[in-house]
Amino acid sequence: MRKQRSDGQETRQNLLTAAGEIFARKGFRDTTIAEICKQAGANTASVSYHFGSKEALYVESWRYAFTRSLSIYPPDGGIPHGAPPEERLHGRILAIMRRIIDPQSHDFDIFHKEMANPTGLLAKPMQESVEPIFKGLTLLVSELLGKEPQEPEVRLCAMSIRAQCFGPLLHARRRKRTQEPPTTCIESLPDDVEELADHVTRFSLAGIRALRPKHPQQSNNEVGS
Amino acid sequence: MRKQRSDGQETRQNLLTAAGEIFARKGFRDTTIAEICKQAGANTASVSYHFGSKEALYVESWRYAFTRSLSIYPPDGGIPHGAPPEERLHGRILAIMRRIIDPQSHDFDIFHKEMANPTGLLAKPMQESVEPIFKGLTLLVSELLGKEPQEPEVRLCAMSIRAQCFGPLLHARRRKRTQEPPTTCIESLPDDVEELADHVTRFSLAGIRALRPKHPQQSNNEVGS
DNA sequence: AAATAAATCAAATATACATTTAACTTATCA
DNA sequence: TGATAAGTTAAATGTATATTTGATTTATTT
Repeated sequence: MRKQRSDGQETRQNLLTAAGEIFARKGFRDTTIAEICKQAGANTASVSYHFGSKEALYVESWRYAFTRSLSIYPPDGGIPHGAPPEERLHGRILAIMRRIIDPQSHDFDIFHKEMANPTGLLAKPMQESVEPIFKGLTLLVSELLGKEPQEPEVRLCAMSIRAQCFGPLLHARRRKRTQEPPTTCIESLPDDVEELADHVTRFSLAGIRALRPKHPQQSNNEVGS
Repeated sequence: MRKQRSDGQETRQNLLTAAGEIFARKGFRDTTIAEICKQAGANTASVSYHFGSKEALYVESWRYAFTRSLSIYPPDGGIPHGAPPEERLHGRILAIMRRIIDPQSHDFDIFHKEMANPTGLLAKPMQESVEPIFKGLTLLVSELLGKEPQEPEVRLCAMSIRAQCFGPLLHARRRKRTQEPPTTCIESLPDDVEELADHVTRFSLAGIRALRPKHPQQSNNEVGS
């Protein structure tokens, strides 16, 4: 077997990164192979050659973007396993937000578009990738709440937290992209992710504590595993 | 000026309702005029005749769907102005959720797709329609929190509430459409909107109380306006 | 009943775009 | 050096679909 020409892998890479960015900005249907190839400095036929089709490129570019993003921002936020759960919650929230807000990361834009307007092409890979991250959050909430992970309260609280992470930041991303001024009250939120994460953590911890069984007053830290 | 033929307004109507449903399901780019016209029992040329273009039909069908939806589910949830703010919050949350979950209402699907993948066609009308609703929620939060509406804490809490309303229900809608079973932990949430609304209200009231200035313990109702 | 304008229709037109083709280039190995 | 295969290219092909056209139908008015 002959050694591959190095150029081949290079255009493949260029196509993947260009595709990730443009698919994230315009969605599957609105991006043309021509635009991707132009940005990647490649011929339009190269997509068919390297990936087989626009659809296959879509899937591959998402995998590529997601893997990269996850390696930069690990889901637990780098907080050690033994730290108090409040701190670990803050770490997870911050990790999600950083991942969404990073202008170099495109996987969340694609995720969002796929949620709103599914092509069906990413259903399985997204499921497999996102599920364990959400499961980690659910387990943490279960710990904070003092209930089993299957209990409806746990799932509801986990949902509340996830929703607060996604909602505001997708707006922020869009605003950054389109350069529109924050005229509306919807968009006027802090540019600083830390501030947002602090708020969501505090807000959610209060919400969780209000749903804790029995012991109404307990110290803020030190919730048994 | 002659009186219009009654049939004309009828196909116009049929086009509007068919368009609302299909645009909501497939998004602007993926729906074809042919499909809308087939469902409306009209000729493909009728869109151009009655609305001028696919784009104009898109805008009109959203306006139509939104107006209808708002008249069925008023933003304040029908709770009297004088009721305690906790109750009014619950009413607003329930109204948003009912509006999203109603299978006859398509404006929220279009809203969501437009957020994820803006055509730009709905920016102004959506802004004008949604802004006052959100402002109402912000004022209510300001009252509950005992701070001015401009304060960052008020906006953050209002965001937290909005996000909790949107997040889970868009999933629910999609699930209902595609008939997929709730295999993942993301989707396994109560089918009952009331339950969801109760949770979000309780969770959020706790979050708000935790951010109240001074007076740590105050009765649940009776927060001065 | 004839005239007029609104409304509908089947078919034609035009455009955008994914994919294919077949020729061409370049690197590797005998 | 020349054969082979990977990689690249401009142009061709085919399909999907928004919009237009010109003919036709229908209701209203005089």
